[in-house]
Order: sequence, then C-alpha cells, then structure tokens
Amino acid sequence: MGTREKILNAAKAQFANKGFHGTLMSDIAQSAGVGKGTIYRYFPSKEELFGSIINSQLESFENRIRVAANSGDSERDVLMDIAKIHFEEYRASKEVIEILVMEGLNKIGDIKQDFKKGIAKIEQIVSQVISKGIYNGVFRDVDPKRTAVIFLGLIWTVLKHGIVMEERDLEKKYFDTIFDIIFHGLLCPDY
Amino acid sequence: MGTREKILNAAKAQFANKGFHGTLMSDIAQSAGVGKGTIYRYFPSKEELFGSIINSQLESFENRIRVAANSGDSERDVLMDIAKIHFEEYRASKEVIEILVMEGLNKIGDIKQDFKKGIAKIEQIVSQVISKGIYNGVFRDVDPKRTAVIFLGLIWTVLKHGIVMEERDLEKKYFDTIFDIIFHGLLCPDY
Amino acid sequence: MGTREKILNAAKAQFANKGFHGTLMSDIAQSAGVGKGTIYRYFPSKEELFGSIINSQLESFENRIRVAANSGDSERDVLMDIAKIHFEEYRASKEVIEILVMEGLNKIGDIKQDFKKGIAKIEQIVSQVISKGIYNGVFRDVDPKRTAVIFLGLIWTVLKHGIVMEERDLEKKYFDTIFDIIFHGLLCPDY
Amino acid sequence: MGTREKILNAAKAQFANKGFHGTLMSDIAQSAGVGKGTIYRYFPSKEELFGSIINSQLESFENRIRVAANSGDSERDVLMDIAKIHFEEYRASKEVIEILVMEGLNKIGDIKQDFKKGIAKIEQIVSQVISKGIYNGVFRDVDPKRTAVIFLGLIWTVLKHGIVMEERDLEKKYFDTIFDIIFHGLLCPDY
DNA sequence: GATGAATGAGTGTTCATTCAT
DNA sequence: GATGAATGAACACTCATTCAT
Repeated sequence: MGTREKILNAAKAQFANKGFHGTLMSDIAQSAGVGKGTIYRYFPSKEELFGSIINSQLESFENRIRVAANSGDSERDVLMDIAKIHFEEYRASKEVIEILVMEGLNKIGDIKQDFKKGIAKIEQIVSQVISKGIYNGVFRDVDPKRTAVIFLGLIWTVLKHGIVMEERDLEKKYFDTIFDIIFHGLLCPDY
Repeated sequence: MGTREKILNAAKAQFANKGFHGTLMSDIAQSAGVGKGTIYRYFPSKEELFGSIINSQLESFENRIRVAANSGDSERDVLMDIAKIHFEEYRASKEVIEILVMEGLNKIGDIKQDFKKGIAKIEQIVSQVISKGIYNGVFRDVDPKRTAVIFLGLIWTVLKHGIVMEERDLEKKYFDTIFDIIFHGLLCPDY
Repeated sequence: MGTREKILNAAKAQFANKGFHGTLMSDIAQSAGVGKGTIYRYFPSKEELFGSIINSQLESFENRIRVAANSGDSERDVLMDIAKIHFEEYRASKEVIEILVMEGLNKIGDIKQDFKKGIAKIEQIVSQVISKGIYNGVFRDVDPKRTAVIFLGLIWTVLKHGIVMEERDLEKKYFDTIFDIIFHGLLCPDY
Repeated sequence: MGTREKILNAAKAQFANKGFHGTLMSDIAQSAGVGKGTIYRYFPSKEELFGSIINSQLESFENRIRVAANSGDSERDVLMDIAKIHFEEYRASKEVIEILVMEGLNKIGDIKQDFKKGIAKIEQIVSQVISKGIYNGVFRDVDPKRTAVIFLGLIWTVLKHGIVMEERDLEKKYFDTIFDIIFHGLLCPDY
C-alpha cells in the first residue's frame, strides 16, 4: 500500500474514532506507521487531510448516485437504489461515513462549504429523479426539491441513528420501514 | 438580566456561531460583558457550560413533547404538534437548536451520552404515540420504534438542512410537504 | 474573639496545613467565619498576613530567649531553657512553628529578610550566652558564634524532624539525647 | 550538551533562585535556550521536572553515603566522611542542594513523600554506623536512631544556614567546630 | 524521500484583590 | 464596618507545523 493511502486509512480510522479535534496528527502518523513529518509531504495541513476524506467520499456518492439516476429504471427503483448505495458505502467504509455524518458540518475551515456543495449536488440529482417520477406518473404531485431533501434526510437520519446508537445490522432493520412509509404513507386510507 | 443569564445567552450565540472548539471562553466573556473569571463563578468549565445549554434544551423538548403526547388529540395531530414544537423551539432559540443539531453528538466530555439519553427518551414517547395510533386505527401497521426514529430524524434533518443551507422561513416551506409525504406516501395509488 | 484574631488563627491553621501557596484567601476567610473582603480590612495582602504570623512568633521567641539569657542561671541551664522554650512554643502553637520551620525561608516577598533578621538576633543572644559560659569555665573554648548556630540548628532540626515525620511526643524523645550529645560529645573518652 | 541536560541545568538554577512557585516554565525554557514545548518532551510537568532534580540528588547522596558507610574505616571517620560528602555535593552543585534544603519539604505533589523516603534511607544508614560505633567502643552508648537524626539534621542545618545567610566558604568555617562539639561535647570535664 | 526533535502561539483555568452595596 | 460578586493578569500545558539531518 502506498504511503499516501496508508495515511488516508489511518486518518479515516482516527477521525472516525475521536473526531477532528480529538485526533492528533501524531496519532495518525503512528497509526499509519510513518513519521509525523511525512504526512505533510502528502497533505498540506490537518484540515486539508480531513477535507480530502470528506470530499472523496462525497464524490463517490455523487458519481454512484448519478449512475443510478441515469440507469433508466423506474424512478421508484432509482430511489431504492440510492438508498442502497448509501447503505453499501456505509458497510464498505463505516469510518468515512461516520466522519461525514458526525463531523461533516463542523465549522472547520472550508470543509463546511465543500460539504454543502456536495450535498446540494446530490439533492439536485434526486430532485430531478422525483420530477421525472411525477412526470411519468409514478409519484404524486409533490414539491420535488423539498421531497429530495426529505428523502435524503431520511436516509442520513437512519445512518446517523445507527452510528450514534451503535446498532448492528442497521440497514436490514430500517430499509423496509423507510420505504414502506415514504412510498405508502403512515395513515390508514380512511384518514 | 442576571449575570448567569447573560453568560448563557452569550455562550449560546458564540457556540452556535463558531462551534464548541471555535469558541473561546474570552469570546463568551466579552460578548456577555463580564470578566473571564466571572464565567467560572457560574459554570465549572467550558464543557459544563456547553452541556448546560444542551441539556436544558433537551429537557424543554422532552417536557413539551410529553405534554403534546398526553393531550388526548388524535395521534395524527399529536405528530403534527410534535413537529410544530420543534419548529417553534427553533424559531424561539435558533442558536440553541443550531448547537444541538451541529454539535450535540461531538465527542466532547459526556455531552454525547446526555444527548443520546435525551433523544432516546423523546423517541420513546413518539414510539408510544405511534403504537396508540396503530391501535386506534389511525396509522397503518408499521414498526413503532423504527417509525419514531424515522419521524424524529426527519424533523431534525429538515432543521439541520435549514440551518446549514441557511434557508429562511424554514418551517413554512417544509411543514406541509413533510406531512403530505409521511402521511400519504410518495407513490401514486397505482404503484 | 476579635475579628483580627479570628483571621490570624484561621490563617495559622491554613498556612500550617497547606503551605503559603496552597492556602487560598477564601479558605482563610471561610475558616475564620468572615467575608473575604474583611481580611483586607486588617491585612493589606496575603503576604503581609503571612509575614505578620512569622514575625510575631519570631518576636515571641526573641523575647523569651532574651529573658532566659538574663536569668542569671548557669549558662548550661540557660541553654537547656532555650531548648525548653522552643519545645514549649511548639506545643502551644504547633501550627505557627510548623509555618516557621517549613515556610519561613520561602522566597515570598520580604518574608525571608524578616526571618533572617529574627534568626540572627536569636543567634546573637545564644552566642553571648556561650561566650559567657566559656568565660565562666562552664563550656570548653569553642567558637561561640558557630556554636550558637549549631546549637540552634540542632533544636530546629529536631522540631522539623518531628513535624515532617509526624512524630508524637517529640520533645520527650529527643530532649535528653540532644543534651547528652551536645554536652558530653559522642566519642568515648578514649577516642 | 544534550537538550535534557540543558533543561535540567536551567531548571536547577531557576528553582534555586526563585523557588518552585516563583519559577515559570518559560523562565526555564529561556534560560535553557529551548522552546517552552521542548521541556515537555523530556518532563511531563513542572512538578515532575522538580521531583526529578530532588530525587536524583537524593539518590546520589544515598549512594555515596552507603559507600562511605561500608568503607571499613573507623565509625568516627565514617561520620566525618558523611559530612564531607554533604559539603562536597554542596560545593559541586550549590543550586540543587539549595533546592533540597529550601523546597524539599514543600507541599508540592508527591515531592514531600519522595523526600521523606530519601531522608529516611540515609538516616537508617547513619543509624547503623552509629550502632556499629557503639558496639566497637568508639561511641558512647547513645540512642542510634535519634543520634542519626540529630547528626544529619545538624549538617543540613549548617548547609541551610550557609545558604540563607549567604556565607562563603561555609564548610571550612564549620567543619571543625561541628565535630569538635559533636565528638567531645560542649561542657568542660568538670561540668 | 522520510523523520521526529523543536517550536511557540494559543487557551482553559485560577485566585489575590477590589469596590459597590 | 462587612461583604462577596466581579475581575483580569498570570500561568501551565498542548499540538499543528517546520526543518535540519
């Protein structure tokens, strides 16, 4: 494994465990098995190292979601795919998702701006999916932008809940409930 | 205004603006118009000052939500009331809600534990409301606990979205959309 | 008991227990049962309060020792009286002696200078006693000044030892040994 | 000179000059010609730095005294050697002895306990020397433990006197007088 | 390229002292 | 005269960053 990669992996583990402020550069160096100075040969600062992690994960999300959105599947299935992508990334890289969910919005340098931009892009993709779904008669006539926010919010909420409450097998429990409610609503037909 | 209150207000504003780690005790002192040492007459540490703010807001939420849950109204209306309470508290004290939403789960002393406990209590109340709603034929037969998590998470997410994206008139925009979707679902009857 | 006296007693107890730097003015105030501000009506500063205690004890020593020196007794007995005075004062006011022994020479303001002057005066008295003793054929022909230092040093040493090692019944144990050695020497006649 | 050594030397000088509480870490850093943070690479706290100095000197004393005690010389000479060791160490490292004498018993962390233990060990060695001296007919039949306390205390007191009164050529003045008195006593044979 | 010893700006906290009541 | 709330200068300690080797 390359040095840069070793540093990134160590940083992900440390930031996820102890948060941005709780993580020392020396922790990362030690955990990566490199000298402290070496980190600075690859990343100009702690902040940029942190930002790197956040941004690369956001890009990965954006790309995968964009692919799903253009798959040609029913918009109903696209939404389910988007949810699956989130849970998959969570399973594949719990630590990075933990960082995203817990620290993504901390007021650390320009991280927050990057995060906002990343989220906004994803929201826009989802919003377009919903618009298409409405146009194609799959979804009721809801406000697409707000609904995108709500939909993604739901997924993030469940991820966060799993992380915070330290639940195992998060996705299996919640996946069906989320879609049951978001697709069919909570109320009985009579109400 | 009492000194303690001045300090609390200044602290809320500073923590909301700059986050826990970005806020200096001297900022709070200056913004409160008191000496740095004075803060320590009222709060034993920065952490406890922060925790004080978090906990008192969580208690306020819990109490108001408990009252709403016992109001005797239809469970449908209780859920709407609970959402209204969140938006109201947000309007009344944007800064504290901002702190709760942005920093409540940071790894700062025991804050995270307090926060988790507070959230768990509220989730339990909502879970009972949903159970009753199912029993009374208002709600479909969903899993009450998971649905409570999803419902509350949704509201928090929307609050967070409003804060992060700096939207104005947050509640007016989202309130109806949230309940339209969560009550009636996203899919057209045919799907 | 007058307020000034209450403060002095409380200060003696606190300084003896916790040392100068370990004692807070608020400790003294509380232990004296007065307000913190009240101390400053009687003593201009913590340092002066401390100095007051040191100096008044040194004066008491000086006076009693001067009286003993002028008693007309044999110089042998005068030395024993001087030792007795030390042990008596220790018994009567352990705390002040503790302060004298443990903190008298700390580099706190001008305390050290006062202490040095007080000790020098006492040494001079003892030196004169020894001179007279030599003149009167009681003592061997030793250097009176150095012998005074040694004699007083012995007594202080034993006091300090008792305080540090927290021995009880200090004086009974050591009094005879000190005078046995200092009067008759350690060596057997043959050596 | 190694960094650790530079720091230790600077710390000795500063502590001796200004006492523990009067010495700032930044003073030590400046005087050592290193940055403030560098001190903390070698010593975990001001207290430990101080304790380090105290303890290493106490160990040095103990070792040298133990060697002297086992030299096989007459117990009379061993006592004189022990006194010489004290004066030698004083000459070699006035500052550390000054710290020992002036601050060794202050209530600073666990220093006092270390100091007490160190002194107790040395007292025990001396006590054994005196016991042997009595057994071998060199010393009169005195209490060995108390005599050890008195003997060592006397030496320490004279060192302290020299430091406090800022006398030069301390040892030359006092050495003979101390042993004249302590060996042969103060009284004329008739008394 | 890699290192880790050195750095010093930055921060939470303490506590003697003041002064309005 | 007595008080104790308020003060802010002072200080130990941290840690991201640098740079000589």
